[in-house]
Amino acid sequence: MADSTRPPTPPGGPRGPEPRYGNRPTMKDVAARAGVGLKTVSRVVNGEPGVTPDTERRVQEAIESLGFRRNDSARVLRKGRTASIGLVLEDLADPFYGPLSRAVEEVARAHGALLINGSSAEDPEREQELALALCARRVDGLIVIPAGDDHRYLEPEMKAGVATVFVDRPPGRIDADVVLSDSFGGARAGVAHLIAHGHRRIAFIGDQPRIHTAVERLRGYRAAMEDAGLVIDDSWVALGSTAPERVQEAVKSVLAGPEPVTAIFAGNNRVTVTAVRVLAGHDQRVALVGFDDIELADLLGITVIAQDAAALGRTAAERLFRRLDGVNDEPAQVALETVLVPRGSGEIPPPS
Amino acid sequence: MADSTRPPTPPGGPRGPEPRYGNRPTMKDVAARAGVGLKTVSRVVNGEPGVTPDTERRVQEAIESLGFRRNDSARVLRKGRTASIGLVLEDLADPFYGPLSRAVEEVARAHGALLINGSSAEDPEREQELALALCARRVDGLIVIPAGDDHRYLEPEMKAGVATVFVDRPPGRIDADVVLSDSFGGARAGVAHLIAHGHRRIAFIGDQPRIHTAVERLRGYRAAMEDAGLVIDDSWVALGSTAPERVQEAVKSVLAGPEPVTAIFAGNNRVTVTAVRVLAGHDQRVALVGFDDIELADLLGITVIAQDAAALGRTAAERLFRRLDGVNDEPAQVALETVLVPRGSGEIPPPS
DNA sequence: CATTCCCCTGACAACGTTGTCCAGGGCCTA
DNA sequence: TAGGCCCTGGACAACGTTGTCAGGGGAATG
Repeated sequence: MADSTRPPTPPGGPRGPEPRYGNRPTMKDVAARAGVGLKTVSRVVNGEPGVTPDTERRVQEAIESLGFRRNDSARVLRKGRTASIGLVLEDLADPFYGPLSRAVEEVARAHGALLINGSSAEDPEREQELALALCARRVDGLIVIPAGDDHRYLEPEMKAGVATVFVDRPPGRIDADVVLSDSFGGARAGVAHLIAHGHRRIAFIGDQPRIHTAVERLRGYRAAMEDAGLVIDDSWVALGSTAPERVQEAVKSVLAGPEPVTAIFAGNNRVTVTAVRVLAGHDQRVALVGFDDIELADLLGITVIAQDAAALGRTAAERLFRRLDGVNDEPAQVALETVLVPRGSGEIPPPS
Repeated sequence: MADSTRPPTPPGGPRGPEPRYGNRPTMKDVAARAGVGLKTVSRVVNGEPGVTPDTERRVQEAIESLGFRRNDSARVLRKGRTASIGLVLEDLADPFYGPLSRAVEEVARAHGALLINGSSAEDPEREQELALALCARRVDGLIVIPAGDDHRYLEPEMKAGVATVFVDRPPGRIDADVVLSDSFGGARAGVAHLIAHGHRRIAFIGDQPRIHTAVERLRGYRAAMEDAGLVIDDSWVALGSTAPERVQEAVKSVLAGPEPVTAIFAGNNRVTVTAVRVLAGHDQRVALVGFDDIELADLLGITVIAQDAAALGRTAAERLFRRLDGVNDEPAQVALETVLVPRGSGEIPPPS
């Protein structure tokens, strides 16, 4: 049946892309089914006033029988807000970041927003890639745990209105909100604790010097030593990857030689864990204080400088939403206190 | 200059919503700046062929000077695919789910997709809310760690083309892919291990009976006991919340009375942690085997049935992407083996 | 009974992108 | 030199939703 009634294929007639969402029903379909207008469906879906109970019921029925679900992509496109925020962190599998992420999620949820998080794996390039991908998705705000030390790439985004807060480490080369733990003060207190228990030769084993917290903690260590008038031997300090093999080597190294250290300050949770393992196989008792608390550390008697990961996340998220709510003061830096938790390993005296 | 040339405000003239994205530049702006057509910009942005190097350079310059970033919402709307998958889990802060989520993320990344994950907090309603919110964002696929036991609410979504895989626990009342650990076999092996070391009175402390893995592990416990011809006293079995206080009470209860148990099987990582804490303060040595491995368990000498959380996540994600790539076989159930890791606590003999 | 007002509903454009098609110009071939 | 082809670039519609506005009908009021 060659019909001349069918429109003769419009001039620049697009056909649309292929896959579609398995042909999901749209508001238009719902409207047709319910015998109402498109906008009425929109009103029902969004709970807007001005719809007769009877009409609403018909629309609801159509929605259910078709299995309709609003397409948020279209909604976002139209409204300009995604009600979602992004979180770029280092590694979700790290027991430090899990609680932090969860805390952010809870705050987001309280504000009706969804959290999208991604792991940078401590790779600056991947951090940037992720952060920009989140911006392309038009997250309303961004929380970043920096892996890199240059965040100018975020400037256009921030100028375009993406609220941004940095956590755990400050941003590089830009001015922005940042929430962090007092790494310097915590490390200083931890090392002072060891000194107070009689130690004079204390090692510091930490993360790569590229990482701000690692540097700050080292600075705290140096300050505490200096406060006590102690001179640091370069061989006591090891900065680098926190991979178990390297840390193991570093611990063994500071314990070797004619004048081994009598105490170790571990720069973060991963270093602490490996250090504990090595020390467990060591014949001499060595004091240890670690930065970051660890599960079961109480049973193992590990003295730590505890920081509150959840509080970091919560504080950052609250700051972010304050900005999203229109508060527009100067970028500020918030430092959260750390707590020294003595459990035994930090109170071991040096061998007499 | 009152100009009559300006269109006299179109009849039903919409003004558009207010906030917008802080007035971000669009492809149209870039095109105007570069003096090219809209589609040419699109071509450059997407690396499509058919653009002169010179034109491309001009467009790139315009993009950079304007700080343009493609709006993925619009792209998604047009293309029908979001290149993102959703993961609904119980709690990101739980050290079991962190690695699982991370493994899923890596697989997604390898497929060029973004992962959006949310915590259900073990609340069925919240699980549904989250899963449906992800569907509204039109994730291409969904990985769910069930909190509830009825997932029929996902049927319309699956029919509409959302690939769905369940992990760690099977879905309720629908047929779908599922990847889980062998809870039954693992628990049975763990309890058999205790029996082999001479125990006859063994307690089981687990999660709520609403949760599939809890039931399976209990079943494994019963099977092992039956295999050995041992009769279980009801007072040895405690199922309920894994909140520390409750577990603490349960442990104390099975250790009290004239005929206390001599060994405990802990149903998951949280139970194990609390049990270890309680046993550390107990005067009698009590054997313990826990389901799930725990960080530092090696140092504490805790015998566990280890399951590989990362492998669970990886397997599920791979299955998901196979479906997204068009493979369309029957829903299947995959069970991953567990491993008994003897470390001391499970080898403690009963008091003679 | 006429008029006013309000409530409910629907038509329409626009959000920013991509797929399709067409136009124009340059180059090669006959 | 003319014809045809290929390559580049642009116009346009459409994805599914929401904001704006106008129209119709019923109730309330004069």
